[in-house]
Amino acid sequence: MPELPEVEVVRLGLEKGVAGRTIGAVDVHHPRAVRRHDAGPRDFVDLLAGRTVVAARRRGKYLWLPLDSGDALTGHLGMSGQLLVVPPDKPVETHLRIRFAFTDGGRELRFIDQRTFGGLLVVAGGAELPSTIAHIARDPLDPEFDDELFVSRLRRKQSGVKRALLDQTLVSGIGNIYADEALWRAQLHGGRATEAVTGPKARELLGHARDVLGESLAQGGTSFDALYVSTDGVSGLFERSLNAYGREGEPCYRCGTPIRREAWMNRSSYSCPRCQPRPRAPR
DNA sequence: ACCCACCCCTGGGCGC
DNA sequence: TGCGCCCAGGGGTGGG
Repeated sequence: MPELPEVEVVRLGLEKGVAGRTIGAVDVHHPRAVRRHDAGPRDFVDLLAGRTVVAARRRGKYLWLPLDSGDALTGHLGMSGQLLVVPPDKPVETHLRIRFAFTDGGRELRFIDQRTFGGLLVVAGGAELPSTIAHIARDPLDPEFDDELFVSRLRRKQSGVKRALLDQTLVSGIGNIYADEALWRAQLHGGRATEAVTGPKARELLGHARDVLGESLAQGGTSFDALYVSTDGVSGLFERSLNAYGREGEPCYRCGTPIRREAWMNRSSYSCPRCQPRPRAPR
């Protein structure tokens, strides 16, 4: 899925829907969904049954549920993962990968993932911050995010600005949509060299990224289709507020020039040809 | 120590 | 209808 706003919506749903509850039976329907759990599906299940979920936390696009054992049920939604909290008798979804029942017999947790890029694992002693995601930077909405550290690290990089925004070890939570949106607001082409971005411009860009993430979160995130939904299956409404992403050929809201789409790293970038001129040597 | 190309998947939409 | 492409909010890995 999902970038920060969409993942945060899921975290809020997990906090409301599973925190404080004790896990019962766990069924792994597809081994690929737990491929990051090195000890295998059996071990994964054994570490969870009978454990109580203490909270729901997030770092960037990663989620984890600290358990009363001190371990953490950790996961990433990949491109198409969903975590739904649903009545146990709800018919099974086509791409159901893992199913978690709870001892209270109430709603169960289901991990559904069409493309199987996502996955879950149990990290030993990971309640505070799972070791597997210790390399992920804080996100711009995190009160402990260090703006000046971001600015200096960005400017020390030898790369393109959009690549830097997508580097989860520099700043987390930003993906293809919100990178393009932040760049549009900053009137910067994503191929601009990081080392040529001035301090003030880097701060401005960070501010725009923070704004767009926050505004999207307030709208429940961006949902082009039913793949990106909350734990209750509800879609977000931020698509209507996008200025660049997915708007190829439509007029720029600032200057009226048709938004362009460029092939970029086996994906797409959307920008305004006039407000965001391409540098001589894009990166 | 960095940066980047490649790989992992399924399904929907399109042109032929 | 069907086939083959292209496309899609992800990250990890390994080579240069």
